Parts: sequence; structure tokens; C-alpha cells
Amino acid sequence: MKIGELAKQSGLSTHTLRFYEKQGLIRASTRSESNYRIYSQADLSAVRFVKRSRDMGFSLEEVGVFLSIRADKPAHVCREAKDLAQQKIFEVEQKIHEMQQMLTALHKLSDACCGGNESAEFCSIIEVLDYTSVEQDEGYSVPAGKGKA
Amino acid sequence: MKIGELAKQSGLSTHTLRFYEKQGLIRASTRSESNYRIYSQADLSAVRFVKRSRDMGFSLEEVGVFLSIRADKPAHVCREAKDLAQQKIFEVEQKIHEMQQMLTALHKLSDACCGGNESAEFCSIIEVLDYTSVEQDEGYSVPAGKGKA
DNA sequence: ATAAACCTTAGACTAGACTCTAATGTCAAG
DNA sequence: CTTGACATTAGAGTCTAGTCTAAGGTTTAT
Repeated sequence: MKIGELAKQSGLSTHTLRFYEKQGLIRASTRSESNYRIYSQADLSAVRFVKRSRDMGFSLEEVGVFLSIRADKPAHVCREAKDLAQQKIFEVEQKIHEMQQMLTALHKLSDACCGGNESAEFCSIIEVLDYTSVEQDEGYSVPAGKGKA
Repeated sequence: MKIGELAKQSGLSTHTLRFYEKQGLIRASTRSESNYRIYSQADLSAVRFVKRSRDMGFSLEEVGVFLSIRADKPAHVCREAKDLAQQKIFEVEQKIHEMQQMLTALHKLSDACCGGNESAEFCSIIEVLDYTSVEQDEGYSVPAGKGKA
């Protein structure tokens, strides 16, 4: 199949497929007489492998490592793959934790504000941003008084 | 205070402070005779305001909006600020959800693999990446048999 | 034979938030 | 009076992962 068909089958754009090739990730197993990229079913599998890896959060570089393991399994050991997975789990957990902290702060920010058409003169959001730090573990000391608005 | 001191007080680098100025976010209230930026306590407050907003996940552009509300509160209404906050909450929730999906997939990936020094010939991680899609809501059909390894 | 739809390449551009460089000027201390 | 730490500017570079363009060549159907 040609690149357009591969794009359809894989859910990636032709641009992206050529970009991946430039990055050394995937390449067509053959070329037609007119120099068109011709992909096999195995190529499609490889592309899907890449897409799945990306969807799980692996970077193109990490995907490259997986691909090289996949290309010559006996030359590699399980630990290599598992280390990558564990590292990624750690990274994703970190990020989720950070975002949950943000979310907590954002809810405090949002909840304090009436959100109406009142003048922002005493807007709690602006006040909280003026006096609160996100780093704290607890006790975001919202400036006293005012309550909503 | 000069920019180096502001950097220390705010936890941002001098580079970043100048960059924020170029982006139109913060500027020194005065300049010395030798053209050095001279910052006031109010400037420090503004910079901290920016940093806190950033820490909560707002983009520089969004921070700019908050700053303009803060600069002339009576000219704005609470809704403007609250809308931004709510939108950000939505975005962060979305991202957390995505990452939790990844995490689930990653755990399945990792748990299936022994992670030892065994050859990767039958490595479950590579197998799962070959046959599993992250998009599915449930039932990541790990290829049958093999179990660990 | 000609238009539509496909393919090729190198290389530029995008986003967001910095981060750094070069070349130069200023200031405080010893 | 020199050294070192600080400051200035414009502008380039970094990172990741694409995304797009220009200028052409090929294939397929009508």
C-alpha cells in the first residue's frame, strides 16, 4: 500500500508518517519504480505499534527503543522494556499529582468567586492570586473577610 | 531593587523576568540613570501574582488577562475571572483523565512483564504494544497465553 | 489529453515557555 | 585601578511533535 492508505489504516497523517521516517522510526519496506513508498502489512503493524506507544505517553525517542527491542528481541532482555515502562509510570504519576494540586488550587480560586456581573473590585480570584501560593501543602490562607465576590 | 534581587525574591530567573517584560506582562516601575531596571515592592507583588497564576496552570496569555483585571478592577467583572478559572479547571480535569487512562494502560503493560534478564523474545510489553489499543474504554485484550515474561 | 488525486523532496513554520549568547556597560570592594 | 559581579540589548537557540508549503512528478479515470 502507498502512504495515503497507510495513513488511513493507522490513523496518522502522511505528514506524520514521513516525519517518523525522518526520525528513523519507521520506513517503507520498498519503493515503487516511481519512488513511491510501498508499505507491507508488517509496516502497518510497526506503525500501529508506534501509535500505541505514543498513546501510552512514550516519547518518540522511547518508542525508538521499543522498536529496536521489537526488531531484535533475542538481543534484548525484559528488564529494558520494563524499566522504560516503570519510568513512564513514575513520570505520569508525578504529573497527575501536580495537576491534582493545581486542580485543588483552582477550585479554591473558583469557588471563592461569585462569577457575576459585579465589578471585580473585590474579586476573590484576584485576591487569592495576590496572596496564595500553590506550593503549600495545606492552608491556602485566603485573605480574610469579603467571602464571595 | 534591581533585577537580580527581584529574581531572588520571586524565584524566577533574570532571563525569565526580562522575557515576561518582552511579553508585556511585567515591567520595572522605573529605570536607574544607567538604565538598570528598578523594581518596587508593588512590582514584586505583581511578579509573584504572575508566578502563582503560572503555578496554577494558566498560560502566559491567561495571566495577562488576570493582570489587566488586577490593574483596573472596577473596569472588569467577576465573571471574566471566574470564566477563566472554570475553563482551566475543565482543561486540567481533561488532562488528568487522559493521564489516568495512560496510567492504567502502563500498569497493564508493566505488570505483565517479568522485567528480568531473560531474553525479550517473549516480552509481554512488546506483545501488548503490538496488539493493544489505548483508546478502548475497557478490555485491553492482552494476547492470550504466555502470562508473565 | 487532461483533470483530479495521488506521490516526491527539502526545508520552513508552529506552539509555549523559556534559555542562552555576544558584545558591551556599570558598580562596589580591595 | 582592576577584578568580579552585576546590568543592558537584540536576537538566536532549545525542546517536542508535528504541520505545512512550494515546486514538481505520477497515476487513474474520463
